[in-house]
Amino acid sequence: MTIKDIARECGVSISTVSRVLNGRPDVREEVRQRVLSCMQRHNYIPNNTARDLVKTSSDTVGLVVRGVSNPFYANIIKTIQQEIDLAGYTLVMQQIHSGEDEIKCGAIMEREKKLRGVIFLGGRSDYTDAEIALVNVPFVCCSYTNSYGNLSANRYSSVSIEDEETAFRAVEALYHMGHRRIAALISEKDDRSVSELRYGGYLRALKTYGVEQDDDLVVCAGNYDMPGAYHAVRELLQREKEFTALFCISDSMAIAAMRALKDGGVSVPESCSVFSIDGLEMAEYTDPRLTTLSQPTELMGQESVRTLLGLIEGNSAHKQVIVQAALKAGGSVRPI
Amino acid sequence: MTIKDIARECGVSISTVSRVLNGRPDVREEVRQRVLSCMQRHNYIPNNTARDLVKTSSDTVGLVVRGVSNPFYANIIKTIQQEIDLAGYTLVMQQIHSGEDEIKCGAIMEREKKLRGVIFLGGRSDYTDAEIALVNVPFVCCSYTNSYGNLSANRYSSVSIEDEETAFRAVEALYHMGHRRIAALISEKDDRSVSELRYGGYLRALKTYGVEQDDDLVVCAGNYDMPGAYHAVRELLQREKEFTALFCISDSMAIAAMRALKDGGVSVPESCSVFSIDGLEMAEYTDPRLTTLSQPTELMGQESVRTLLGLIEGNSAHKQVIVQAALKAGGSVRPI
DNA sequence: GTGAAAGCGCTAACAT
DNA sequence: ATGTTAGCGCTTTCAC
Repeated sequence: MTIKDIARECGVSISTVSRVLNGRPDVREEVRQRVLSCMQRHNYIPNNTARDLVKTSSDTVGLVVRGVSNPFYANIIKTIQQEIDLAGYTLVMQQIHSGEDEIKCGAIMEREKKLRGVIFLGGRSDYTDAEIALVNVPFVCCSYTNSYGNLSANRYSSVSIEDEETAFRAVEALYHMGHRRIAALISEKDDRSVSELRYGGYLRALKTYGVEQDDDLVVCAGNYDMPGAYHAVRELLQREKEFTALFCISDSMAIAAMRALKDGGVSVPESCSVFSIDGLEMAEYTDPRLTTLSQPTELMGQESVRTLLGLIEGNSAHKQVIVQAALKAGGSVRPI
Repeated sequence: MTIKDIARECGVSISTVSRVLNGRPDVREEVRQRVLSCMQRHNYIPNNTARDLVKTSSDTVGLVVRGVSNPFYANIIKTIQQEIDLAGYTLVMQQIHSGEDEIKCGAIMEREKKLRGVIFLGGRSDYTDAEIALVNVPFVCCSYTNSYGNLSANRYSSVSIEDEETAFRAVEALYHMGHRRIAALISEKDDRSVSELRYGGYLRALKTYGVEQDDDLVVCAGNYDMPGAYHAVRELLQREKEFTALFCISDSMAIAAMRALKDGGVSVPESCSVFSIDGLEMAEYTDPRLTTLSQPTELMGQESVRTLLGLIEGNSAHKQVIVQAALKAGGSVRPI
């Protein structure tokens, strides 16, 4: 069933059907009804692929989400969707696997859907100028920024917390509560990503407060998932090094860490405090509740859209928006 | 940058560029290199929209996932992707919000991408014949089946656990452990979905074992999320009715329920056992670990693909595959 | 081996 | 108010 079939059956031209399809006023009511009912009868579905092809512009914004079903993104996505709707634009979302290249995906969508802009949710922090040249419309990086790339500040936009500083604050808080032997659960020391940034904050906090850094208190899970975190912490316990607190680079890793600690006979927070970063919904339901520096997901979604639309509508320049993580106090830490 | 631009710049025809693009052998090597380097230089990205439009067939299968970032789907999606790759097909995934219509989405994709088949992950259980007529290629429902619809068994395929029976088994297990006052946390009693099915199994188990059903022990959260489940259980506690076990229709609700119980001064499993269904990864990290009847996600992904390909390749008929949930024993239940 | 031409389903001038 | 025509970017016969 194509527009042609409908036209033939209704005894009108393709253009007339197209007009009906697009709700144009210049069609006789009688004809409109005839066409409409014919479409209904045949379950006609217009081919967006063809529409996109011929269209030269749109009011569409793309959202490329890296990492399938990451619970941390759920609320950001919801907010972005709402804000885009509110602004009268249309959102098309594309999820890609962690292995895929978000820039390329954005570039493809830009051409195919005639996007006005793109929001990248989760992505690499080391773009080069050559790479982003692929995308010819404004874009903003949400939840990460170009920490390891060589992009100049006036070439891209982003909305994110300061990972290094946030980690610093978490470890600092542990210090102020009397902790001196503070272990760290990270993904990798130099993954050029959030793990490295937050690990950097951990190191700086120790240094700032004159706490001797002990490599035996740092465990690398090698990834960001829960089984990895669990095993890493079990291994940490094997080392039989004393520590009174564990700083985790993410909530999901912290949840697995708490389980590993308990399985290893270490009670939280009595024998070990656990402090992390993110603010996952799930962290409010663990026992004990997780103490975490929570990312303001709603604000991040709003700022991302606001920044992108400012860029699209030409009334603002590139900027890197920094938002503040807020303490969500659970029961996983205690002063000693 | 279009194929035309490349052709002009290389001094060849569009057809030749198209041949290079599609890796055809009938292009002089020298020309191929020239075209290839020209594409590279200009960051040329072929327009899939245009390719799809002209193409009459494909080896593509669609995956429509209902509910953005549902952690339960993560492993199923991964498995489906792998199996489709293995079979030499291509997978295109589309996530839709719970409010959207998956059948329509599948129908659109079918036409635009010339799909050979569709897998629906999560969806309504009440399709009608008229509805599914929209989709003209084979499809299989993964993780749900047509419990409330009027589809005849030879018109659709599905892969799912038996929700009613699984709930029955969970409640039966609690009964055998000595529990008689068994509460239930559900979404709604008649949502024509998984909540109603599992609630039915709960009721049947009580009846089978001659346990008097008490409506005061049933709480409806109204939705499937954690805040809803948490408040529902807090409300249950307010009723001051005695119960020694709580059956939850999903793991995520059970996790919130455990938190609510503890906050209400009820320890799990000492004062109340908690039993649920799903097998979320997170359920292995709670304290206590959740005892649940786990859906075999890997098998479900495999069976979905196997069934779909059987349908596509014409060597098998529609079937409703039933898979068994397996007990994952945590520490959230105890005999009394 | 390469090019010319038709056409995928649709929109958007431009006529009438 | 409606039809005719060109063309979006690409693939695919069919010639040469």
